[in-house]
Amino acid sequence: MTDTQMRRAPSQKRSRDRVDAILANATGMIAETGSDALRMSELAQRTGISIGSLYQYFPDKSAIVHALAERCNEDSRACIAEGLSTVTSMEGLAAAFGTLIDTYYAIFLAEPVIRDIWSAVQADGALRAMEVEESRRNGGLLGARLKALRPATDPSKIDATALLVMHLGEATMRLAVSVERAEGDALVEAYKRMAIRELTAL
Amino acid sequence: MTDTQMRRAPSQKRSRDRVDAILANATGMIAETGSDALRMSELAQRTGISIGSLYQYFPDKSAIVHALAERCNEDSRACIAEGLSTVTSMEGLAAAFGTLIDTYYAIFLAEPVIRDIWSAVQADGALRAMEVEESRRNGGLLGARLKALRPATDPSKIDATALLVMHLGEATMRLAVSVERAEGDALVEAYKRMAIRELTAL
DNA sequence: GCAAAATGTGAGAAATCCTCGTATTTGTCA
DNA sequence: TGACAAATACGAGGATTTCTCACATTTTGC
Repeated sequence: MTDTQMRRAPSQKRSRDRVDAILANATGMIAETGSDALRMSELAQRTGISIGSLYQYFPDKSAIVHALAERCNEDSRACIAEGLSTVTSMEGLAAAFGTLIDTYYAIFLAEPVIRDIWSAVQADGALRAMEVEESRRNGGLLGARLKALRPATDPSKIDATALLVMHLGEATMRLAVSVERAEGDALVEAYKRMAIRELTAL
Repeated sequence: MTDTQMRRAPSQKRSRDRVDAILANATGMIAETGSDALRMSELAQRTGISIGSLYQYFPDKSAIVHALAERCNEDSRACIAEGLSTVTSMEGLAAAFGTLIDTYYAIFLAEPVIRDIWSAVQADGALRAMEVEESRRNGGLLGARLKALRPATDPSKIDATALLVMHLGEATMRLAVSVERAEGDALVEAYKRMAIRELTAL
């Protein structure tokens, strides 16, 4: 939730509460009716503010979707950073990575709205680059660990692999929650095998 | 280009030509200004027909995007089917798969509009399922080969792996063409390694 | 050559995003 | 406290875009 996407930095407490309420209601609407059905007028109405006020906090619809996605990203980044923080060996990294994916998958299953928020991001031309940016950040976290564990390996190869593995992790999650549960579980397992094999082969 | 997405099956030659012209112009517009800028009125104007005629051939904007994506899918399916058709061993499959990815990547690089068409698909709530359907079809092609080569392996495991590998192949392509060329090349190479290792391990 | 079917047309209805001029609330200072 | 300024709230309506529909034109079958 950077400043740039806020039209006006909320200085009063009421303002901050309103921003939170707006985002909470936006999340609720997306969860209920899908990202395509997010209407600015309805969002204002639900939040109990006027359409004009809504646009004082967010310059446009993109900014709201961006804020929602950024929240998800912050959570996942924290989760990844924490999961990898104690790793000191390649075996440890493999185990931590597996746990990480399981945790991430559990979150996706528990909060399907996350996938809908990502749909909203992809539906918005101005936000599509977010996905790559996020993969890059997550890949950076993984790549840093890998470089420490494999100082002899070409760093650019590590970067490419880390980026790819994290990006495909996201793709796997979205596919897995789009199919029936048992199949999704199998897909996640297959991804874990594949990714860990690739990482340990570095 | 199934019947269902056409409002009216074109029975006269002129109609068929018009449908082709509409799709060609839609492709051109997406290539020039991106999928978000595809305007029905401009598409009609470019094609030299009225907005009403446009809607006689396609029930809505989704149908046009669907038709464009379906064309891409047909091409890639044919490419995959042909690439895998002569495979008789696991080594042969690995080689064919590598070639397939290289070919696919070359096509993506040569015709960036393909990625923009996929953006249009993802921007359209009614079409998002296309991506999974396409991965499923492509996974089916790969899975069939794998089952023939690995009769002893659990077929459901093969299905999951094949679906995942093809889905992640699509994801890799889109990521690769979103970054600078050298990095994209490295990502595709990493994906090929990873996928082939997974397939041969089955 | 004529009637019926198919196709073509574009004004405008409907939906939606967002702006902007005005009204209200809050903060500040004599 | 009262009064002025700054911040915040409001919502009618401008602008854009998708898609419909009643009517005009062209093609086909006989």
